[in-house]
Amino acid sequence: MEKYLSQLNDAQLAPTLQKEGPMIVIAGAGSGKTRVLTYRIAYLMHQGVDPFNILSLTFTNKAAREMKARIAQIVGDSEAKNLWMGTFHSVFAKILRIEADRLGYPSNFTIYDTQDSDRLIRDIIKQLNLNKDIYKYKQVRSRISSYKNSLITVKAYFNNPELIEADVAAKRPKMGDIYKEYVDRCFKAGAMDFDDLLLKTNELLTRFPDVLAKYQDRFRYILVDEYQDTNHSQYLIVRALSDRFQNICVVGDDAQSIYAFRGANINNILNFQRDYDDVKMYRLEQNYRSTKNIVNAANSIIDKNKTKLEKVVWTANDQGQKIIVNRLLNDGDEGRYVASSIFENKMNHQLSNSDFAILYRTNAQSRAMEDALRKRGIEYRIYGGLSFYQRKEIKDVLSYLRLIINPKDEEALKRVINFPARGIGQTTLDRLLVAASHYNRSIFEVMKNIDKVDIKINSGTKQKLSDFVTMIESFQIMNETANAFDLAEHVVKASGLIKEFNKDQTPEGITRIENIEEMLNGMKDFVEEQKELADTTGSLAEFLEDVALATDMDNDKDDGDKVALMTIHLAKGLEFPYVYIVGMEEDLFPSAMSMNTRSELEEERRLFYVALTRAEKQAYLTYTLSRYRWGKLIDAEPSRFIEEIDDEYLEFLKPKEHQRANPMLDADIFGDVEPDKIRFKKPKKRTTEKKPPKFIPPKKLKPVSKVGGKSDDANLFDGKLAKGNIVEHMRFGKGEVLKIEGVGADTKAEINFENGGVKKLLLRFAKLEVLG
DNA sequence: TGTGAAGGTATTTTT
DNA sequence: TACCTTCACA
Repeated sequence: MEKYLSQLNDAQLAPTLQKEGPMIVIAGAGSGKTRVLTYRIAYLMHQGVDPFNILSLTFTNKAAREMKARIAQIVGDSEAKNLWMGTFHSVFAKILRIEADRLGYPSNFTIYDTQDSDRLIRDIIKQLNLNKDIYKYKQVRSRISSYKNSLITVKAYFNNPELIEADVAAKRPKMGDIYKEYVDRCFKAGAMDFDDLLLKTNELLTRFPDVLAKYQDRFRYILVDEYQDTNHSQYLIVRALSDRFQNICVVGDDAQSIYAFRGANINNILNFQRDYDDVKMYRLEQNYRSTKNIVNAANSIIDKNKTKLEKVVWTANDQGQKIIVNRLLNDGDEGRYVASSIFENKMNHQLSNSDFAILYRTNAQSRAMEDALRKRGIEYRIYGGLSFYQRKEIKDVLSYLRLIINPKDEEALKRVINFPARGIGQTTLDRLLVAASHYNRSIFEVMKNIDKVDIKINSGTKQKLSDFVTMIESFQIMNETANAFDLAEHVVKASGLIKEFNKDQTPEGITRIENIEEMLNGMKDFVEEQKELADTTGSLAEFLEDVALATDMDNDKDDGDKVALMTIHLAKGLEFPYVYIVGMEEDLFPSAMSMNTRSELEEERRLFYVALTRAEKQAYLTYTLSRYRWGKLIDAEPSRFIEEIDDEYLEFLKPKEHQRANPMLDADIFGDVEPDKIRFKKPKKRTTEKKPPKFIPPKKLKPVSKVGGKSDDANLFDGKLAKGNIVEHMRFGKGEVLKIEGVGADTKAEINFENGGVKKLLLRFAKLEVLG
């Protein structure tokens, strides 16, 4: 043990060695928090704490697995195996299955994913005869999700006039009805959505003191990673469980809170000290990951945020290279630049593909990157996006499997009852739904008793329904003896799925078959793996649980040396020597959807902070002049976040002349990246004062005539702005142009602003509106 | 009830 | 662009 502890610095050692009591570790990016968590758990066990009494909540199941493996190295396999470790959702799903009957749920309840929820919500909106343009299912879903994450049950909703009024004011008076129907239907289907896993856990712990006591006693030591991303529901679970022993250790970084959109509450970390007595607070501020340039640049960004805990991240690492900023013509151009830059870097520095990551704000941006990498013959792997288990063919197979475990599962049933087509159409399904609602039974139960119920379905169709029931029941019988793989293999054949997909011999159709095969292989691996573990059996139910709660990071097969492509959200917690952050444009990053309030904008800024701090040696920022969005080429302008980094950490690549001339000549920009030749030094540092002026949230984000950013003139402001012009700046207000200096991309204007005084602004970034 | 074509609409991030 | 719903017709 000493050997391991000696790897820690003093700041890391203190929290590692504190065995008891509430504690919070504020860990800056790259400061070794995972190491602290890992060693702390190992140390607890070393001190005689039973691993059964330790609960460690992580952000992904992969993180849990890796941490467990590391702990196993220190304290031994057999001990580490008994730790409770995983995401909130997966840990509490396990507990809910054990305690399900308390809540009136079957222990084999289905977990609905977002797709399932959406389909159900759309169904309900239709069924209630509501206008689907007013009740957009995505909005309804997110509304319901936020009720649940705030522990507002249907009952609580109807008891709360404020909530009802808010929805009425939002022109959605029927929200409560939809919510109620949604909850009822989920319950009847024996299904929980993601939010239910937390909500029902809270219900369980509140309503049943003996259950609470049992788990309090069990989880005597609780650790929570990424505490800044917990929502209210998760917060309450942690509070309840830790209440008795108060051995609670939370780790996080408020600067990296990026999940407010799904209910994460940054106050959980900001207020932790108020929630427990005698909280010990530790700070990890030394960054071991990145160069000075990157750390300092990141600090200069996060400084712009108002809501934060004070902390100074620093590093003893080398100064490193400046962050390279490059402007490209369009997204294709951007992809080619990134691909060729990666190629050059690999050649010049003997690097492998896995040293590189390309990060973007939205999944849609991956395409241009993929195309370019493929053309250059660089292997890559995309994380996230439409995940494997969300694909149509996979969901079809899974739906059959889900139905075997839980025949009440309505969404699964609706999906496969007529796929492959077996003559059970919409009309029949509608009648079944009505009957199910009338008898207050599941559709499957109605089908099973089709001869006894009063329903207008002709005998031919009745036969088809009972054939379907018989098929599912035969699968259920097989499930009692067969393992998950054998059963699934049988199901895809017997259901006719394989035959159906085989009809389609287009490349897409062939891919579908391959995907199904891949899934079956995955199940085989799963069964083999589970055989080796004592407490599991490799059953179908366990497989489905794994699949339902897999995070995008979990499906990580280490399959060789590849460049990583992912959204910034997914990149949290990872690090790469070389990081390209692409699409640094207004309306994309920060996203147009996130500029309405100050707090949303601050979250975008934290997201940028996260992105930048993934880089160890070198970071690149790229933006384009125009980009394809919703099928059209639209103009773009550089992100305000570029402007927010202190210039001393940036190096702008010289715009290439031929880019302006003709995009068609630009098909090949290889060889652009000879750093010494191309980069140029900025003549001067920014002369404006250090403190940025107060930020006023912009009301209207799109001034009518903006100078700059228009793609027809790659040289941006040149010639458009002259001494004496009156301009308006989003933050500084109106001002008069005093002087223009510099040329090309480096052109600056000295402007005397009404509020803010004289500023020198880089015209390529400043968002100015010319008034006269 | 099933199929295919046409048209409409959405793109923020995810357990 | 790409998916998904809707509509028309067999």
